[in-house]
Amino acid sequence: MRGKQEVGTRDRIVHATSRLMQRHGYEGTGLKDISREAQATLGSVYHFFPGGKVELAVEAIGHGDREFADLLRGVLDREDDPAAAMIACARELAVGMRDSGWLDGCPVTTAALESARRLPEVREAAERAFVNWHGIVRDRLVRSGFAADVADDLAHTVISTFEGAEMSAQIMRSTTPLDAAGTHLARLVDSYR
Amino acid sequence: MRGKQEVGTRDRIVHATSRLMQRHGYEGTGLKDISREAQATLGSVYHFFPGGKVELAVEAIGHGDREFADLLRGVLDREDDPAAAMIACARELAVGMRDSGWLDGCPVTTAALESARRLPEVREAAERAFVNWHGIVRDRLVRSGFAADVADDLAHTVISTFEGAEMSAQIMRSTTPLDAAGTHLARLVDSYR
DNA sequence: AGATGACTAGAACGAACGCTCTATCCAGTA
DNA sequence: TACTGGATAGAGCGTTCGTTCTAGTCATCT
Repeated sequence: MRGKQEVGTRDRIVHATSRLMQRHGYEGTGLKDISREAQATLGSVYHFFPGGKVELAVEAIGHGDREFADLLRGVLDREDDPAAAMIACARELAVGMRDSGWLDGCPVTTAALESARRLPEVREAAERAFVNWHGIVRDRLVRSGFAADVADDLAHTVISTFEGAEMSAQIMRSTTPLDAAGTHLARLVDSYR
Repeated sequence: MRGKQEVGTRDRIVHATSRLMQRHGYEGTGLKDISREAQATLGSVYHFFPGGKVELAVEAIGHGDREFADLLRGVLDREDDPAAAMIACARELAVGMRDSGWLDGCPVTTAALESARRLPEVREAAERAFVNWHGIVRDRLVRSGFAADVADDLAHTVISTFEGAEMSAQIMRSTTPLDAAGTHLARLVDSYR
């Protein structure tokens, strides 16, 4: 099975859930919206995800985690200078944000924030994503010669600032916060050399 | 009217809406939750807010706007040195976050992110909040002698970083991101002097 | 005393929610 | 050909949603 269709039903469901929850959050995304968007029936959704909406959300956040991690790794590996990498990363985020009509922000936070209290599994999935991203940035800085503790702290601020700037950009419908974030993170990183 | 009760019904409703939407988002907050939390009946809610849930959300975001603006102004005015003010601000946010059991993040973003697309009025209210906060930080920096354009850019990153760090702290249940944000924003601000 | 208007109270509406259920389809195997 | 089990299909469950509506309370003013 599988293989007959270009993308399997299960993958289509996860992808649709991720995209919808990125835009409308956990509570704002209905299972019928998901099945429609994924071109699958409700029966299929519950066949693949017997845990229902919560299991679906955890899976979708994992998908968003991998998505952003790939973008992050791609940019960080492409640039030789870590400071230049900050600017390149901000620019990449700005382009994606503008091209989506200010719709697609962080694929994790929107769903995670509102359910952090009520659904521990969702919060934990989001935490895994943040830890993953932090590790990617930290390792990149260490590889560039930064001391371990400096790199660890810096990586926290890099992730925080990109997350916050993406949020600001989305709400203000402007790339200015992301542009500023790139410039300032580059300057900050450079100040430790 | 008013005055007989310590806090008027209308204010109790706005306050309850703000707190609930801060924790559960727009879609995750029901009008019955609000009326229960505010100790008011559904009739009272619609009496004061005939526009229903959307009008209520706009009002609640305005409330959160003023709340965070007060905190921001308070800390920035208390500290003489703008770099020290960054650290103090991060510390204040960290204390509030930890004391609420990692429940109370930014009073604006959770509700705004998920409804940015579907409810333009809600997004616009959130945008007003971001513009307001940005202006407070920028003016403070200008008063400390920073050039206007430098202060404007810096203020964007200050708001973005605090927002992102608060989000990270909430999801990771740790003040580490906020501590790092304070340290690095102080260093960044100092680097322009 | 009677009228007024701000405010409270909660029953009830249709729509949408997450989820369950049974029925059906269909490739692979014996 | 008959059987099996993964996958699809969608009607329908009970509940909750935002909202509307009518009735009632209670100071205040004429």
